[in-house]
Order: sequence, then C-alpha cells, then structure tokens
Amino acid sequence: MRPPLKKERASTAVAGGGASATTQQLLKRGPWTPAEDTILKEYVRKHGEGNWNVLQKISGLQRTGKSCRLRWVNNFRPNLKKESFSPYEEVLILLLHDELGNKWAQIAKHLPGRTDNEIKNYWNTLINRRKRAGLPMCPLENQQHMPLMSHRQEQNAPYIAISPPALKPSQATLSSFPSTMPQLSENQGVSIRQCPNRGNNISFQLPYFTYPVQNCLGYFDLGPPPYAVTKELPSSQFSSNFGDEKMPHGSSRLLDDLLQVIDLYGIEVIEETLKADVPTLVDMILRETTASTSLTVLPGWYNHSSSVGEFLNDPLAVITDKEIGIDVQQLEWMPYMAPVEFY
DNA sequence: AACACAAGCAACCGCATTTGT
DNA sequence: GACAAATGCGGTTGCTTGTGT
Repeated sequence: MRPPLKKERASTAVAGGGASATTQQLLKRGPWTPAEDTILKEYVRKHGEGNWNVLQKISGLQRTGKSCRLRWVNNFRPNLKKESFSPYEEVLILLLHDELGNKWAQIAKHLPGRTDNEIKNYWNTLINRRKRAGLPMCPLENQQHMPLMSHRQEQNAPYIAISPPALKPSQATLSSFPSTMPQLSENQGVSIRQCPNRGNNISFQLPYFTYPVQNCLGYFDLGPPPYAVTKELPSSQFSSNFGDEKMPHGSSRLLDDLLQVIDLYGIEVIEETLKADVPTLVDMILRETTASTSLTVLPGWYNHSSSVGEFLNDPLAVITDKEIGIDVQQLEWMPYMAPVEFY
C-alpha cells in the first residue's frame, strides 16, 4: 500500500516556468499514469516536441507544460538508454564533472542516450556514498585543484607508450573479413610506468585489440602487434574545447584526462573514487571507444609504411601527422591502431 | 513476517535564459 | 526595447524498492 503523501503532490498547482499565474488551474502532480503517458506520446507523435503548454490545452492533459517536457525528455525521448551506467560512462562522468562541474546538461551531451537528470542522480548518489564513508565530498576534491585545461597548459602533456617493437606495417597481408568482434588481447595487460626521457609524466603500456581493419585494398592483417611507439597523445595536439558539441569525447581525450587527474590527484585517489585500478580504467576506455568506433585504415598508412616503421622502431622519434602521411582524424586513432592485431 | 534504513529515481521548484510579440 | 511566455537548468524533495536485522 502506498504511504500517504506528505506533500499535496496530487493537488492544485500553478502552471510554472513563466506560464501565466492568472491561468491557475487544477493540475495534477506526482507520478504519471500510463494513460497520461499515452496522451503525451500521442501528442509528440502528431505535433513533435515543443509547445508543451499547448499540449495541455488541446489534449486536456492536466499537467503543466514543464511537467510534460520533463516527462518526455527523461522517459520517452528517442534513443534513451534504459540500462544502468557502464563503467566507461562512470569514468566519463567523473572526468567530465572535474572539467565542467555541476553542468549536468553539458555533461549529458557527452553521454548519448543519457539525461542530465540521471547523471545528476548518479553523481548525488556517489557523493552521498562518499559522505557516509567519511571521504571528501567531491571525488576529486580535497586536493589542490585546478581545471584540467589550464593545468594542461602549464605542464608537458602526458605520453602514451606502447611496447615492445614488432613487425612493421609493411608486412601486412590481406585476409578475409573476420567474424569476431574486437577483443582485448589476453597476453598483454596494462601497466603504468614512467615514460623514459619524459620527466615525471605517467605513461601506460597499453593492451592491444584484435579488430578487423579495412583499407582501400580490403581487409588485411598487419601481423602480430605491437610496435614500439612513444608519442604524444593526439588529443594534446588537437584538443578541442570541452563544451564543443561537435567534438566527441574520444578515447584519446579521455585517456588524456585520466592521465591528468592521476597526475593531479594521485593514482590512489582515482582508484578509490572509481573503485577500480587504473589499468582497468584504461582497459574500459579502450574497450568502449574502440568497440564503438569504426576503425578504417587509411591509404596513407599503407603507402607510408616504411616511414611509419622507421618511426616505430625509434622510441625517441617525434613524428608529425604530416610525416606519417595521415590526416588528423587518422592520427587521432594512431596509438590505438598501432597495437591492434589484425586478422 | 515486520520493521528500519539505505539507495535509486522521478518529479517538483525556483531561477535563468531564450523566444515571441 | 519592454514585456510575457516558453523553455532549460540545477537543486531538492520524497516516493519506491531493495536489503539487512
């Protein structure tokens, strides 16, 4: 049996959010009924989103326009994800919050299918959990905090290192399209180590993925991974404004941010906050972003394989996208393509 | 089984911003 | 430009559900 409502949630309400106070009516509050949902969905199907106050007038639905909009946005908007947050999304929320603060709507733009409300709820739950555990209120708080972007400008960017050397891409051979989905290799984990000749920057030894890759010649096999690569994260070279909707929060940027917060707060703080060790976090990011991204090998890769090979065999070499013969979008994926094992 | 508490979540409120007249 | 209405956002509330005793 439902407990009595403490508040008069099912009583009168003034049409809020700028609606006329003179049009005070009997409007329903509280949980929506299936019948109300049907009316709402039917309205949107016929008239599209927006004009929420009109909905109330023409359908007779006794809800404020604001309430209708909220119900639609949080429950019926197309492509909404219903499942709980993935570990990847949890990491993303933490990093985005560190960058943006309580800008839930902006954070939600980086998580397709998620609403600002559920992200906010998730965050508040996280905070409450920490409060109960006697930990700092904000996961990345209690440290000398500065925004990541300004922090980034004051330091050398972290580097990703992939090792050891192996075959050159020129040894690639054509093969048929594999039926398997990308998978993380079993025989090489992720580890953290100091990057040689890079001061105090942290670097990761990345796992590699098996993934079908296609170029203009068809699907092909680059041979066993990985190559020796020590290079700057592409996101450091081509970082975008975080709030720019047009730029997705790619794995390179995400890894970059993870490195930054580790650098700022220490590995222990990050691992405690996310209840996962850093190698696992990197694993999550790579799995998620690699699996959700169409990796296509660019003609430039194949045609410039000799220069790529020279670069890959020289861990101290600094190479630009121009030298390597690929465009920026391709370079964005280079570190993750390099250790890929192709069928 | 009954109760208490915690956790998750949906929905509301107030304010800010945008849009229309 | 001024005003009102509509929309969007973030903080908060309180209901529902799950779990432990």
